[in-house]
Amino acid sequence: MARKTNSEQRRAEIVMALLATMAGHGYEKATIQLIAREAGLAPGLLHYHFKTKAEILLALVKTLAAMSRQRYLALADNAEGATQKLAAYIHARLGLGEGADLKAVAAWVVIGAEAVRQPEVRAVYQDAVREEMALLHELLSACLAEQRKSTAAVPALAAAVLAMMEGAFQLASAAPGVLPQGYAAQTALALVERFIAAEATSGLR
Amino acid sequence: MARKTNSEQRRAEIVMALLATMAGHGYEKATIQLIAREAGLAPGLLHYHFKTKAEILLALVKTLAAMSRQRYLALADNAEGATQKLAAYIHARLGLGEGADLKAVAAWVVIGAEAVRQPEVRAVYQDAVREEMALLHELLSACLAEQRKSTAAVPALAAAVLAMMEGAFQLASAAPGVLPQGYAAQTALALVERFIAAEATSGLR
Amino acid sequence: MARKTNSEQRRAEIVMALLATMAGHGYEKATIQLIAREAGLAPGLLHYHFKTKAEILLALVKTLAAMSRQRYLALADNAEGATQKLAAYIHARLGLGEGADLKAVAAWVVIGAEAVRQPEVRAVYQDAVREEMALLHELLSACLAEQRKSTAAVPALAAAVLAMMEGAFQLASAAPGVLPQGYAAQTALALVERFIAAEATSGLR
Amino acid sequence: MARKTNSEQRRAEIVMALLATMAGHGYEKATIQLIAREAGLAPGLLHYHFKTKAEILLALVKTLAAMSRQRYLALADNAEGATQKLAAYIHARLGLGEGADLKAVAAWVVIGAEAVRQPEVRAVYQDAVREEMALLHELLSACLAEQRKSTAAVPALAAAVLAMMEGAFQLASAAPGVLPQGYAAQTALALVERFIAAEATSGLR
DNA sequence: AATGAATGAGCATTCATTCAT
DNA sequence: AATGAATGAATGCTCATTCAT
Repeated sequence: MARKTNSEQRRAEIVMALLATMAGHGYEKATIQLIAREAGLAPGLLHYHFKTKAEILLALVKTLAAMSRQRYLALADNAEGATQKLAAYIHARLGLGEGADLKAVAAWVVIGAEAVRQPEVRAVYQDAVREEMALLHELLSACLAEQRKSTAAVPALAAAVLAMMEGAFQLASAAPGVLPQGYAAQTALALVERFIAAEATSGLR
Repeated sequence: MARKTNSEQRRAEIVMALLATMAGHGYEKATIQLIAREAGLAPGLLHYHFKTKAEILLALVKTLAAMSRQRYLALADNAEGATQKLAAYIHARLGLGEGADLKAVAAWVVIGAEAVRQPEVRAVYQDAVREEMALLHELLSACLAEQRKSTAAVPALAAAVLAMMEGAFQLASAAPGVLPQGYAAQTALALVERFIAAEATSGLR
Repeated sequence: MARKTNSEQRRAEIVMALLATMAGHGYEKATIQLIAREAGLAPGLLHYHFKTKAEILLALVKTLAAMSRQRYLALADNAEGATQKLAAYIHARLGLGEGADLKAVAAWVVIGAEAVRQPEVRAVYQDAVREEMALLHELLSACLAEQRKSTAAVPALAAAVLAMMEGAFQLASAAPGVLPQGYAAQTALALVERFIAAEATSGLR
Repeated sequence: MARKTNSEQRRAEIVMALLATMAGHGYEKATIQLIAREAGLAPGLLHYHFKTKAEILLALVKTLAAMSRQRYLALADNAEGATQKLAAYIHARLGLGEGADLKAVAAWVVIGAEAVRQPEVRAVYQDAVREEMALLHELLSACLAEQRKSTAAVPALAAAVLAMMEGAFQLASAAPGVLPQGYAAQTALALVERFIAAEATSGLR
């Protein structure tokens, strides 16, 4: 049997090394040398598996989006009903704290800033945002429908929840310790629940 | 005999040129050459007025914080009562759209990412966050007190509102057009108002 | 698979290129570009093998000290008796004239001036001076002991001889042709011999 | 009466400021800004009084040579006989220790290194060396003549003494504390005296 | 004479990318 | 696949010199 290539494995290692390096150094200062050291690989090897540094970044954005998705799916499995599913989602996103996550969150913040200037990063970042919006849309619509409320406010509400999440990542990374611990998930949930509770009942009959 | 100093004027020009450049290029790619061109100055002059590029960035963070403060104060003047003051605050922060502001918002997002890795930037960024938190704390406490509600949730609520604001900046800069237009201020206000309305009345009698 | 490292070889080449460049341009004007051209290497490569230019200078100081040591050892091999050993030492240091040596001497003078202001250079320069002093101390003590003379004057005498050597380097580099040719080794030896001859006999019996 | 220009005074201040700055920073790092600050003058003023920085250096070399000359003349006044005059000379050069002198000595060492690469500095440095040699020649010849000794060795002896002086400056500046304190003047004198004592009597009758 | 802002060439250093092995 | 040396363009920063006031 032919020797299996380990390219996929290597690519994943490199992407995770960028994640770790970027969390502490930002994107520009995450040099190929630094990433290679983090990954325990020779610098030249990175360009064997990826044509450019930017390509590694794009792969990382997709990986982070996928990781985020996985986390929700894992928690959503045990959730029943629309409200519980929404809670699972918010906890998946905002119930942070574990080691690897802190780095992922910091990297995500850095990616957000790169998206401001790099069209290619912006494109995949926006894909991730759209996907998130679609998911939130679905979850919130289900919640409102469950309570026979109007779904008119869903787009704005979804946007507000997404903003709260992104902002929480930003503040957790750049101003750690300034905000109260563990406020995020609970408060976000409370805000949404009270908003929904106060929403007018649906015109449908 | 001597020569009148124009340093303050020049420093301000340079800081605004960094703002404009950073909004489109990020911090690292906002080179001294680019900033100088934007300001219409010789590159060397930037280092005559600022020791390092990082120093210009710190000055910018302080300038943006001051600009933000001013904007709230201008709007708050016409506001009466705690609820109107809170609305004025949220509109000052999230009622964006005008030209200069878009750049300031993008620059702020980039600064947030730099704060992740540069301790000195982080320090001034955190000062700005703390100041914002204190202001929000005061505004929310007044709102709740006005309606004789418990103020126990104020810290978490303030953090959530701040996160929503930072996240809105992020999304507006990195994913323009993906989110509904003008959702931010109104939705944020609605979320807070409904949250407060549903809050338990204060134990005080 | 891997690639054989040639770092040691390259580092040595770079150090010798600094030596040659510094002899004619001084340290500050010995730019990385100039050194690279002298070595026939790309400028960037110098920073691949040395972190900073100052680091190349430190390596050069150590190299020159080692070269000096070697030269004495080669000459001392044929010397018999303390007096001949001392003569071998002084000739090793002051019997200059050959091509490579002129450059080494000029570089050493430049290094001496850099030691005035760069603490790290000063440290290694002082190490070299101490080593030289220890060697001179030993040689002079042996000479005096051989002739049953007091060794009380050895420290001052060693210092004077060392100063004469350093000064001869200085004058040979900065005022070539002003001083008589080939005076140095012979006169230094004569001064020391007559000093010893006139020294009081040791109190030991 | 017309207002007297203070140019000469200013020029002297600037030269002394270069002396002080160079002692601690070397020549290249003694920037116009730094020298101006040391002198308490505006940077632009330096180029009003001197066309280039190199011109200040040349003036300094001449000033130091003149200072050195003055010091000998002051001490020589009280000296009687050739031997005492020689002792006065050596003490004038090597009897260091006072504050201003340490800086002058360090600056002289730096100048010696600059003379290696700057032809114009080398020229005035060599003038100073020649003048010193002539003086030493005269003093040593007188000493030998006084004792009816051959003066054949004078050139080599003068060169050796000059080298010892320059080397003592170098070592005092770049390796302070490594050599015994106050060895220089005494040992130099002793070496010369014993050399002369052992010299053959003059063929003259 | 004096000031201090302005200029621009030159420097050490960084770094993505390439390439011979 | 893998290594690590090599390249060279780009960057922040320095600094002698100039100049308007």
